[in-house]
Amino acid sequence: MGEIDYQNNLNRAQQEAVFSPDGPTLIIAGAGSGKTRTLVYRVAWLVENGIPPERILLLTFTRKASQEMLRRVEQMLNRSCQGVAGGTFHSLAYKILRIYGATIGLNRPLTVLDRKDSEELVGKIIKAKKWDKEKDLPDKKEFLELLSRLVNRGQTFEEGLAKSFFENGVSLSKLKEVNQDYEAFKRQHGLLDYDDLLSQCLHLFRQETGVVRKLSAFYQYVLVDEYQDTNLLQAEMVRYLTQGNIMVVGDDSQSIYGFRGAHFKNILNFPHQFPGTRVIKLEENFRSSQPILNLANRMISYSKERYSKCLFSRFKEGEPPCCVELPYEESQSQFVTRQLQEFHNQGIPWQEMVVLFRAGHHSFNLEIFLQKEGIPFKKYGGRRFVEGAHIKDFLSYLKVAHNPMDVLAWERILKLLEGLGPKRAQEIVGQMTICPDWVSRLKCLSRYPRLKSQLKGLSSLFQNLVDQPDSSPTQALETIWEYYQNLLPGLYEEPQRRQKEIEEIIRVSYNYTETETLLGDLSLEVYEEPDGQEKDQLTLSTVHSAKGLEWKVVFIIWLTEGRFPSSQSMLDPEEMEEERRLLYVAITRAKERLFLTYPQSLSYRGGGWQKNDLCHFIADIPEDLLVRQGRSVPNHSPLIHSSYVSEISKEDDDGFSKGTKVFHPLFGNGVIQEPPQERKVRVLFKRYGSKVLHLDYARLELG
DNA sequence: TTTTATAACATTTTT
DNA sequence: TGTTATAAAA
Ligand SMILES: Nc1ncnc2c1ncn2[C@@H]1O[C@H](COP(=O)(O)OP(=O)(O)OP(=O)(O)O)[C@@H](O)[C@H]1O
Repeated sequence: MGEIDYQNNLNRAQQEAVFSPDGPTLIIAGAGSGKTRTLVYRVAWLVENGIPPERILLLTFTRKASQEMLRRVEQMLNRSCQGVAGGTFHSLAYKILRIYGATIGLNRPLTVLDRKDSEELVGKIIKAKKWDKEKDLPDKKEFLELLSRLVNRGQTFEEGLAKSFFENGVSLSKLKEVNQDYEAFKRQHGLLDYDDLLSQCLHLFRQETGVVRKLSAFYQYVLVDEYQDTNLLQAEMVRYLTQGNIMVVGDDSQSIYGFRGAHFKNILNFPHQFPGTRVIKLEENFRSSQPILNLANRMISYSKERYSKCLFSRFKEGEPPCCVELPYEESQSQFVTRQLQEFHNQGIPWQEMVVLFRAGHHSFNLEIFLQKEGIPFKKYGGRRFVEGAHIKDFLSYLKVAHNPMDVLAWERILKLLEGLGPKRAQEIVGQMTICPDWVSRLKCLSRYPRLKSQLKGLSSLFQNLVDQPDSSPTQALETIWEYYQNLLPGLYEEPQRRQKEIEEIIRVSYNYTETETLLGDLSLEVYEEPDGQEKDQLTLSTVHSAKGLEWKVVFIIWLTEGRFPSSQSMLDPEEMEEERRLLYVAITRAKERLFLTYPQSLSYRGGGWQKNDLCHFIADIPEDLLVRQGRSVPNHSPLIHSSYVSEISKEDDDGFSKGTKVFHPLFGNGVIQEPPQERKVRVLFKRYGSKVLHLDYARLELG
């Protein structure tokens, strides 16, 4: 077994943490202070001292994070640590509920609803109410957001909602009614949404002390990373899961998941919940240069909250961070692209650089520029490919085969057939749920003569699937694909891309022997969309998805009031504080170089065209901490100039006059039919016919 | 009455 | 880009 060199790889405080005696330990420390590394060494140390890996529970924010940590442990120990139970709270809860759920009435199969599934269900419930559409009920999205916030804080509607909410005309009774139906439907059909995973798991813990005893005795050591982003339910879960050897790690100034009920007070409360907690602070920063930390420290010091620490770097030297104002979004994209290329030419690989932004769609324009320049990139955050309609369709067949009572999946696949809408789908599914077995279900399908040929195809698909009950998930998916591939081209645009994504799902399924596990993981873990075999890639990411990671060079784009911070946070001071912490997280991802950029151009906002203002978190930062560059940057003047010229023509028709050839990334080549009116332009595409596009959303280029 | 085609519109963050 | 409100068609 390889000897681990603790002395040279950890400073004194870290060593103190790694060699902690049994009992509760809290490591609270700033960004880049080596918290994660400490946790990795702690796990290695435990295993080295003879603790069986499977009796260690490592809870992280994503499965990727825990896999990466365990990979490092394995490397250090030169042995496999497959046994360590690693993953997210949600995936752990799902595992526990599948084993013990029956004791609280949750019988298998248990299906996990992802966000889209939940939305669909709530949508159906609201529609079934047939209420006049007054404005006394939030739409399904807002409803679920609200509900999630409440559940994760352990609050009721009355407790959690401010008076003003109801004064705005929202009907409390309707909220409750929808919620009741939602809950009832889920329980009846064995469905669990994300929040249920936590709350039902807790319900189990509270009720079944035997289960708790068993689990907590089994997990000798429990470690939790990013504890500042846990909520009350998760904190309670931790209390049940451990008998006292618990180590949590986090940073109160990096708490960025308030919308999920997380609160940084949680980590500050930890010592109260576990009396006798050893508190260890790490003050030395190993990641960023001092100038970058100076900016981060100053920015967060303007906050109303007083966070617990200040960071000092061991790297004193470094380039100061730079704030670049650019005239238009295009200029911003061009600046970033150009700057990236420059660094790359200096020998910095793409994978050492990242572009960060507040919301997934903020990078659309940049993506076009990168594509044009042939810069390979991978995007994290924003829309996930498993939420695409075609993937949901495809998996619905598997869901039905696995759980014929999955009403939502049934309806989905029936609605794909021509001549079959929501109404009749619901009717057929109603029949289906009373059928006791597949024979009667298939017979039932053949009872609709008007849709005979279509339903016959579907029914023979299920015949095939049910005939081979022992087949692997992959085999089942391949059978389904044979059926679905005939449907796909008629359903959506871009069938080639969608086909690739489906093939990726099939590839993922190779690793699974159980359908239930496959489906669970697909809802609970982030799967990346397929891409070329490019190894060295630039990263584009939302700040949230960049948590815990680091790069040599960091760009943060769209630092304007309304985007970052998001306009939706402006009403609530607490949310605005979270935006500040979010920017703190973004800044502290950088090791050596940091660029903050924003386009000054007009944005459509609040019913009118407005000039962009620089994000107010950094507007007041003095020049010696953050160097300003205007649009007359000498190094890049030719660039700025060219985009400036093309933008000036934007005043009249943006260059999109009638007859102009244009290119759209989705629709390909086309010709302008009608020049822009109110930012909208009609284009005749060669392959897709006539379309009206919005210049601010459509990625239309002069071709 | 139900389904499909079309136009309009809005886009935070994640398990 | 994907959803949703509205109109046309089956
Ligand atoms: N004792 C050390 N000596 C040298 N480098 C270290 C040491 N500890 C950590 N590092 C390095 O510092 C960087 C940041 O460490 P790590 O990711 O563990 O910090 P963190 O506190 O978890 O950060 P964050 O709060 O952003 O998640 C990593 O590159 C890590 O390898």
